Amino acid sequence: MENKPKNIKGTQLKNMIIKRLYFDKALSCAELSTLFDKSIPSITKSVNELISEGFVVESGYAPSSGGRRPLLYSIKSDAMYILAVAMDQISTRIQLLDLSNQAVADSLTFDLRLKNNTEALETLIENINNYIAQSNIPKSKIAGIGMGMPGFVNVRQGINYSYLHTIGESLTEYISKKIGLPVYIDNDSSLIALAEQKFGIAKAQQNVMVINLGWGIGLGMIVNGEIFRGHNGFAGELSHIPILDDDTLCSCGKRGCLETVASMLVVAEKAIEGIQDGRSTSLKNTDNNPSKILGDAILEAAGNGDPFAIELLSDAGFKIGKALAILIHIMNPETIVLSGRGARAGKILMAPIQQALHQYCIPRLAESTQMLVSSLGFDAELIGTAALMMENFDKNAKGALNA
Amino acid sequence: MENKPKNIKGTQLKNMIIKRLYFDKALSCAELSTLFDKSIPSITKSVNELISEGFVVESGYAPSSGGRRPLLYSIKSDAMYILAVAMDQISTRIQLLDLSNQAVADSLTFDLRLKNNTEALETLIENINNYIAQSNIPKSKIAGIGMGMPGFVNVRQGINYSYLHTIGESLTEYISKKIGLPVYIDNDSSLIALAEQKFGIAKAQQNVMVINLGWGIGLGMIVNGEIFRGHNGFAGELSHIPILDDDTLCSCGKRGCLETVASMLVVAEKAIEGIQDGRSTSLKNTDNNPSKILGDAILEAAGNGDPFAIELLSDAGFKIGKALAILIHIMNPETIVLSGRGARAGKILMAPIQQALHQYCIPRLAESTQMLVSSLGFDAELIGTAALMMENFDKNAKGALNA
DNA sequence: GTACTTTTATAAAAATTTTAACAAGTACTC
DNA sequence: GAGTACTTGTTAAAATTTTTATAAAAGTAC
Repeated sequence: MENKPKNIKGTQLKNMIIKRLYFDKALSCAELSTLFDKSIPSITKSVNELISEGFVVESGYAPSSGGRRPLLYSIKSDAMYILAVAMDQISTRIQLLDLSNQAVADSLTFDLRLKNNTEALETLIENINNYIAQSNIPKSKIAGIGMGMPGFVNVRQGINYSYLHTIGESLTEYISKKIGLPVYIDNDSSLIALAEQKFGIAKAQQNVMVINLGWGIGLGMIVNGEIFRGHNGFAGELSHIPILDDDTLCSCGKRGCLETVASMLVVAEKAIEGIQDGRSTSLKNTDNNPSKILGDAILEAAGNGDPFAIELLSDAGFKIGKALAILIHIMNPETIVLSGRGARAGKILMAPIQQALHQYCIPRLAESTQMLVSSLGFDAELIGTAALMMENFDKNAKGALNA
Repeated sequence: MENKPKNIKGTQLKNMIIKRLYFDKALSCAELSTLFDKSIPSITKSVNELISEGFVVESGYAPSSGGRRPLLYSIKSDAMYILAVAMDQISTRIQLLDLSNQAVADSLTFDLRLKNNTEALETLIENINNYIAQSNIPKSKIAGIGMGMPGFVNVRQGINYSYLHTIGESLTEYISKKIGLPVYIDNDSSLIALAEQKFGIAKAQQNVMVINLGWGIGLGMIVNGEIFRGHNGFAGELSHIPILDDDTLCSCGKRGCLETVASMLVVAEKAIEGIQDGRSTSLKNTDNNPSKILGDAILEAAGNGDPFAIELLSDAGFKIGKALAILIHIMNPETIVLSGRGARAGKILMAPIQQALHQYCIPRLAESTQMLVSSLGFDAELIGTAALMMENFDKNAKGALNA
């Protein structure tokens, strides 16, 4: 264990290269040179060091653009690993990913209710520690833990104001101590947006709005190529903008919120009413807990052409579309992506959303924004947490493995 | 005239220092060092060169923070000048400013209708050239021209899609050739926002929404400390978001737009109706051209306590407040500023706006954003254009004077 | 097929930047 | 009130980076 505190800039550059190669697959020295505004010799030196350290490998030649073909370099997928933790209100999923975002161990899903659960944090830590122990990956090869969770998350301070409270130190510090790895947290919708912008359907785009169709309606915002969180981290509260003349009371205490008509929970409740009213549908109200089972059932029924299920989703979609019209006017995004666990309803929602955009959007603006459905789907949050971890890789030298 | 193409990095740093001192008044070498992530000797060298070149002066000592007092450096106000051009639909204002944003020549205001006016561009250029000639400032001491204008402006390409069309080259290139100075353009509302964030009531804040109360309702957005324009430059179209159940047709072709109830033009029209209906008011409909005269008259009458005028503004204010509630949910800004020529109605508008925020905003979000009225007022756009010019000062070496 | 242009890669030279050491000024503590 | 700790500013040496030059590789034009 040599201790070389010198050459901080050099390792800084090397970490930046690792980060970049994680996101960009394969790059040449010339591309890295222009990207970081460093001379080619500097880049060459760092890349060669990274190769001898086992982080980077040559990956063939790129086609020539009229001159000598550039030699490409890629990250070595198994150079290190990332522990991705994706939480929602009800359950939590853990998975070890390599630097190609490929799973290197089976995922672990376990029930973890965040609301009014003082033991949630300890359960989480225990599960993570067990998961790491059971995997065949030594802890020293894990670069860190990325976690996505609902609620109001202060990313810089590493605190979740809504859940998993700690005293005396931040949530990330606490978990980091108990597990012995660096920890980064962010809001689930923001991470889904990050996943779509880094590895999904909106890759490399600078201004992207990602709708997280879950039990509620989340919004993750990519602004100028980065996750946007607003002044206090409250940005993207799309589900509570006033959008209806309706007087239905929302859980937030206001009336007319989007959430009162367009969330999966509300759709499920309406489905139960319809079933009780004898509507013709393949849906059945079998469970006492309406939302959980019925949500998936509605998506499936709609996919199979059930008219009642389609009607329910269309109503919700039109209201979402009205909200998106507002979002387009304010943000003028390049792309809006429908993502999250409800993304498989995307195709069905698309028609009423487009209809609403026609009605509520200035044509020139509607044309400037493309509507897309995620291809990442359920994996978006996991990949987003990994991306979060790597986003911070060049921030602190701790993030890098002690090579 | 020495021609030294070498040491590009050095002049780059010097331009960055000039820019920073323009925005920040007075800084020490230590502050500049941490700001630019350069060593103190590097900064000292550049600053000393700038002093001998006449751009920077020493400006006393700052109070000690527990050690030796730092020597402060400021920009020399008369080292160079900026030509600020502020346009609206009807008239254009020109003024030469020094590096303290102080006028160094009387302003020139002249009628210049942008709509359907093929001669507008030539008139503009002629007026600018005459203005420079009549001033006592040699052209070589003018660093460049900053222009704010209504319409959809593509800042990077230097084009206004709405007005002042050119063929074969960009608007900025054309004007630049005809006048012989670098030219930068941007949307008027964006520049007002920039002025508020650099020199106004929202100084140094990272996330600021600035409402440009003019004949319409503009929105200038500061996101992560920079002007935000969206994917195609259409961001901030607040005046056409669907907000009303009302079926009044808007000029944009849609129904329910904010602009149909809250713009100064609509308020003026409603005033005329009221006068004709015999409403008790000090307002008089004396002119055939309703908007221009009446707008100012309403602001003044409301200021003097005229109940009818106050009622008109309150109605508009409440609707604006509803739109701001939506804006707060999406952007979570630190501050919203009421600015532009209608800013003097700010105090009157504030009450109904706050009322709407109470009704439509999640309390925690409403509390996170402060509502302020501009102190820059009518000068905001002029100062914003100067700031635009200096924002670009370090971008290209051309911007810097050939010292 | 040869010459020319374009692009990448490497090595030595030049330039710049940072580090380190020291001097000077100020506030806080005892 | 003296000592200590902390901050700024200057100079010279050390380290790093970039520039320049050169070679190699690949496409394009004649």
